[in-house]
Amino acid sequence: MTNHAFAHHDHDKCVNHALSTADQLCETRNVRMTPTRRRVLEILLEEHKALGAYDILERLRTDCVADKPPVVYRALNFLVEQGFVHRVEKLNAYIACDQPNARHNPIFLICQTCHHVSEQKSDLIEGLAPAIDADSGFQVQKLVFEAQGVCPSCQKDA
Amino acid sequence: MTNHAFAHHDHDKCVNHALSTADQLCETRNVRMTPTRRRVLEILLEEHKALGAYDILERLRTDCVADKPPVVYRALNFLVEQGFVHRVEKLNAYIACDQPNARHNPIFLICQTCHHVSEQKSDLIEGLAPAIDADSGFQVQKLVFEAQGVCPSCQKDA
DNA sequence: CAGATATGCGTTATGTTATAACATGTCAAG
DNA sequence: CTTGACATGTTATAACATAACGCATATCTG
Repeated sequence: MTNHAFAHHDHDKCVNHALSTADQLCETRNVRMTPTRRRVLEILLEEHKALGAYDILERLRTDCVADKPPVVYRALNFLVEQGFVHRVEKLNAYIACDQPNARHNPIFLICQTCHHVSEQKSDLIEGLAPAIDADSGFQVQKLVFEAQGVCPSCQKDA
Repeated sequence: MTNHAFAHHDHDKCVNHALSTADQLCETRNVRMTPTRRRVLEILLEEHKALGAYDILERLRTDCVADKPPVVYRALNFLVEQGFVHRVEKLNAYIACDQPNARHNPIFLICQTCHHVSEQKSDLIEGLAPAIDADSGFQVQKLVFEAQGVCPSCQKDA
């Protein structure tokens, strides 16, 4: 498992890098990174946390961009399909992906205190889909793995 | 991992057994198994699949039991707290637990074709919470693990 | 047993998340 | 330069969930 869970980083750089990576991937894949889609991704990258669809909608509103629910849901569906954004099931929320290059099964660590969500990787999980298939014959297409608890920082504060 | 995924079983027996187990556990724990709570559990056991809160509500309605949303949500919250029912996050739905005796982290295999949900156990998962804690310092309180895909039976039909 | 306290229930109203359906616009390929 | 595919804009509504308040019932305690 990687260990960047609750560490700091250069945020501007991270946003711009992720945006241009997404642009490139769209070109490669022959799909369109439209202004609305890009703006939604940018919002998620800037916030760097899990946002509800209606939170995003509100930010679009201040941009004077179209502000009806289907607008944001369509953009989110696209971004999730392309792997640029993940949906956090436990929160009914969306979060920009750390590593949009590689298709992977994310693990989310959701802090109940500060509401931060950290994306983790684990080889253990990547091996699990085949294991389930081998054992029970169930053909896994998508894994959801989310842990709720208290992050290191909030444990200290307590 | 256990292997009863999509097998048959004696359903009446399974319902009655689960209900009386729940009754006993409530007595032991000094909490109340009220008629509404018991009826909701019974509905979930009988259906033996994941039901939305409003599906349950509808069944209560035909019983001439109170039929407002808070009634069913309160019952579900109780049943989930006691471990008699699990919430399936991916589906916003609820399903009766196979093994209400033992507190555990369930894995759900959700078939996209027939919509059956199968509860699995895995030692792998039980060991994961401590592993996450050891690795990243994140203190896990609840794990959500759900796999979407195609069950063996639906693979054959395809 | 009376009164106090805690727990659960019934109901109204509303909040939150998500999609169906259909009309309009845009762009690139033939 | 038009046709077809993809994307957007909008209305309306579906689906999921909870806040808040008053009443009922159970249990505890003196």
